[in-house]
Amino acid sequence: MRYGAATIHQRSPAMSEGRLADKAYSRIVEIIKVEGLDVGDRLPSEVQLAASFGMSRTVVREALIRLAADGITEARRGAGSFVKSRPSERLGAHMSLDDLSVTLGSYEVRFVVETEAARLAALRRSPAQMEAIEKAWTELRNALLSSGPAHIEDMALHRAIAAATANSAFVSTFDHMFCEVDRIMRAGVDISRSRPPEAIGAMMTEHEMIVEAIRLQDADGAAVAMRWHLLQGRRRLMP
Amino acid sequence: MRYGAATIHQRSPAMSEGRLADKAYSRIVEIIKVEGLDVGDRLPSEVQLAASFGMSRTVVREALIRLAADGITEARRGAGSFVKSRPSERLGAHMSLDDLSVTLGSYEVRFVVETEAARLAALRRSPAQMEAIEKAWTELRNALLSSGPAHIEDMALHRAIAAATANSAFVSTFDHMFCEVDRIMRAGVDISRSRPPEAIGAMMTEHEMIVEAIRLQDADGAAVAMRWHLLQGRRRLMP
DNA sequence: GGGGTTGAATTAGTCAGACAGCTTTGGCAA
DNA sequence: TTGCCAAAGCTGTCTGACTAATTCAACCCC
Repeated sequence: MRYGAATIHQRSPAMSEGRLADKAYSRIVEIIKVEGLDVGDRLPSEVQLAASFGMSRTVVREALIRLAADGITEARRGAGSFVKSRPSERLGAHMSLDDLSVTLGSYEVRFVVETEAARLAALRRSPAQMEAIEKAWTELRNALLSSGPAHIEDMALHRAIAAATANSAFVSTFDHMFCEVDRIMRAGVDISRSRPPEAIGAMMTEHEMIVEAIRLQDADGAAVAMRWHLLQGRRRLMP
Repeated sequence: MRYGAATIHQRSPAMSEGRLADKAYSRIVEIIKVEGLDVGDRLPSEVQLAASFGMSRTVVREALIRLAADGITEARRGAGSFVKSRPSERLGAHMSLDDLSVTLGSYEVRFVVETEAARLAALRRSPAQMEAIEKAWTELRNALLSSGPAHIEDMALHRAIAAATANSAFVSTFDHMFCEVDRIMRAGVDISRSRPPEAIGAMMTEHEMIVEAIRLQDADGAAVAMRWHLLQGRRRLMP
């Protein structure tokens, strides 16, 4: 937008945005949403995007690489970048039906898989595995308290619980389920931003109960706590 | 059924693709595995990797961006790129365990996933889905009666039931689980060969009960029948 | 006029070099 | 030994140029 008369490219003076590529990523997602681009539609070329963003082609390219890795766009050499699947809209409000149904569908599987995983983890967890769970829980708590995005730490805790079943099939299944969901979460708007403060307290309590039950080797308690947590999670997603 | 890196980064499964960055991606994964790099360890710098690969820093950088997007590595400005989670773990391949424990482990997951799938299938199956189940069941019955190998037809029936949940997450999870089992079936001993005649009758009855319950839309009946079937299946595998 | 060919324009992929800003490290001084 | 600072090393970003693939329209032959 800003193309000064001096024609000199201004080096960004510590915009505190961290990384320009993140900004470019968001702005391209924005373009897809605002412009109403559908699957198969073509994005502006890398040079056009770079010009309109006031950034170099390098950062736009990094953003496109990550968008492609997230399955949102697809680059065809000599042709351009194309929309492969639409990024999710704001959670709760305008999330596209596709992504919402995928997420809700995966919750149906998570209910049974993770509830059982929590049960088995309570029965079988080794001291080392318990330590890993405690560590993941501490990190999740810190992330929640700092009001930043926490879904990575959330996932890490659930994964540590799956690992404590001493059954790699649970970890494998867990990773498989989250391959999809994780992409949607990262592609869409940050969840934590639309997370009300009271939900943070609830999430902390829920996780605390799960970890405590596993700590006490209370199988049924862990299963119930996990089931409750997942139920609340789904409700937070779709009231 | 897919294996390997295709689970994470969804590029063409064909090796040695035209794009250099794909090669760089694979070679970095290789480095992590061969070098035995653990979580938190540092990778060689971008310049070093580029030099050792004989590529430009640009392509190495693209590979690292995608590795970061896949959650395998993490780049810290001024410090370097670090391993965030081991590729083999993210890929969900548990090759280290012996076949029996893998199979028994996958049964623990199947118990919960398939029991719930049968429940939901009984509740939601459309006429077309019921027809597909009946068809798969007929083929399984024929295969069992002819005393030939029947595990492919068996899997097809269970998959049709998963599809009848109207939730693609169940089908996806089912396919994922059977990646492992299928490998064992092909590599290990053929189950059908060591199957006594009386087991054939039992398997037919068990499947008949499941299909009948889904036909009658009896959710609890379907769940119980599936659970019983899986219990018997595990006992047949490990008396 | 119709159909196949060609070539120019457009675009992603790759390369090389440079600098800015952050982290780590090692040496020097108190 | 402890504390600090400068230098080295790293990623992030910018620039400009070249390569290879795609697209599309003008063109030529039939």
